[in-house]
Amino acid sequence: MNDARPVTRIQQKNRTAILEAALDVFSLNGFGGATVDQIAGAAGLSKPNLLYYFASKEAIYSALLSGLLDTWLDPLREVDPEGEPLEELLAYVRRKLEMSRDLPRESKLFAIEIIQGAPRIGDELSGSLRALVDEKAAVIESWIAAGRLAPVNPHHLIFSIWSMTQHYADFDVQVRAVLGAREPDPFPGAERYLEQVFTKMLTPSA
Amino acid sequence: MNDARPVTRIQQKNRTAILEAALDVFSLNGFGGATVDQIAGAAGLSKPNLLYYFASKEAIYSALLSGLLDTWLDPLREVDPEGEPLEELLAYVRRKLEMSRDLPRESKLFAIEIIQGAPRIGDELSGSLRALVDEKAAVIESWIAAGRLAPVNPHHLIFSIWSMTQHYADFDVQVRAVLGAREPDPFPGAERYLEQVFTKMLTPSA
DNA sequence: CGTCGCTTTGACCAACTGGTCAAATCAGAT
DNA sequence: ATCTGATTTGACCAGTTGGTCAAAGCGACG
Repeated sequence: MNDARPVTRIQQKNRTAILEAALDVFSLNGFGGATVDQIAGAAGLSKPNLLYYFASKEAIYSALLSGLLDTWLDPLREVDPEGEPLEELLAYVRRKLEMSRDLPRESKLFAIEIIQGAPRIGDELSGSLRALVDEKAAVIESWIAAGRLAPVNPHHLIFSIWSMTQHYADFDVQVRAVLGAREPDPFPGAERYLEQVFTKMLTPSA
Repeated sequence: MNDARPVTRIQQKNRTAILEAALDVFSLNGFGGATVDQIAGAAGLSKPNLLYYFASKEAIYSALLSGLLDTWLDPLREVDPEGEPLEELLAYVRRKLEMSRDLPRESKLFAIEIIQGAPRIGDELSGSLRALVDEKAAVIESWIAAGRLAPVNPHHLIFSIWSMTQHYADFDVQVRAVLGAREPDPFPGAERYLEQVFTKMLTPSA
């Protein structure tokens, strides 16, 4: 869509270095708070050189977002209608929590974008994201109808998985401030807690 | 702390108008993306006039944050050690969800600040916030020890309440994009879902 | 009415911003 | 070695930004 794929090794290297640096800078400062110079510096390039690879600050930001959206939704795509319902959903929760641990900058980038009204990905939200969620919500409904899962609102269930897992990436400063030295790594505790929540929530009462 | 309390009616009016406008602008654009001119315009003042009331953009932002922190933590303060445990916690969830519905800008402001590393309120997080959370976590532990609540990690329980309720404020664009016309107001459904989650989660098995 | 202090403003500034451009440098193919 | 196109850069620009300042306006009170 936006990229005639890099031809040379140098282009490959510099484009990825720029996107990597931009992820750092944008996730820490938001779009408005970031400057092209910062990104260029973090990528080890001069500003004009950076703008040789991307037409504008906007272009970098868009490339980042749209390049990341797929990765971001992969865990949900992997939920398998043929699998054991509770296992599938717990695995989804685990994958999302791993993403919060391993890709916090990506999580924050999306969070900032959506909080500020998703001006640049609003279409994708009500397009492909919505379609994917609806599809998986239908799977969950069918599991419930078959008595293999406790009855819950599938959309709000998905929202709760997103919010609880991404919380550990987006709000990590707060989480660590509250836990302090007691729990230097919040993720093991988070995993146990989340498994407990969703097991209790979803195990059919029969 | 930062405000010699406004003396005249005009000061009262203009200072609150500025903070109100700043809440709009900052929650929509972040600190870096907001301009003093925008805030002044939204408050119906000229830029120099605004800077007559607040020394700098930073000063407005700080005044906003610290003025809001108390309000933000009130619902947690109200959790009553003497009350019926499940009722208390469900009431807390309900109050937090109401705040997401009624004060979304405040929620977004805090979210943006914390996501970006809480450079200006980090101290309060590991200070008063942490103390309050620890206090209430101890209450929850005592409820659990008395068998009046199912055993859960109280800190992660609190995190999950924060994340799930604030999600409906911070990510409202995404929530509405996903739900579409099916559920034009997400809050009733959210309330039912959250009550279900925490009831199942916290009701002691006995 | 006059005046004194609070309030408001237009004009201004230095720093920074995103972005341009022509010229210089470099890497690889011949 | 030379040529060609890809890459890099310093100098530059116009617009915007946060913030200043001296002067003007205004309201309450004697």
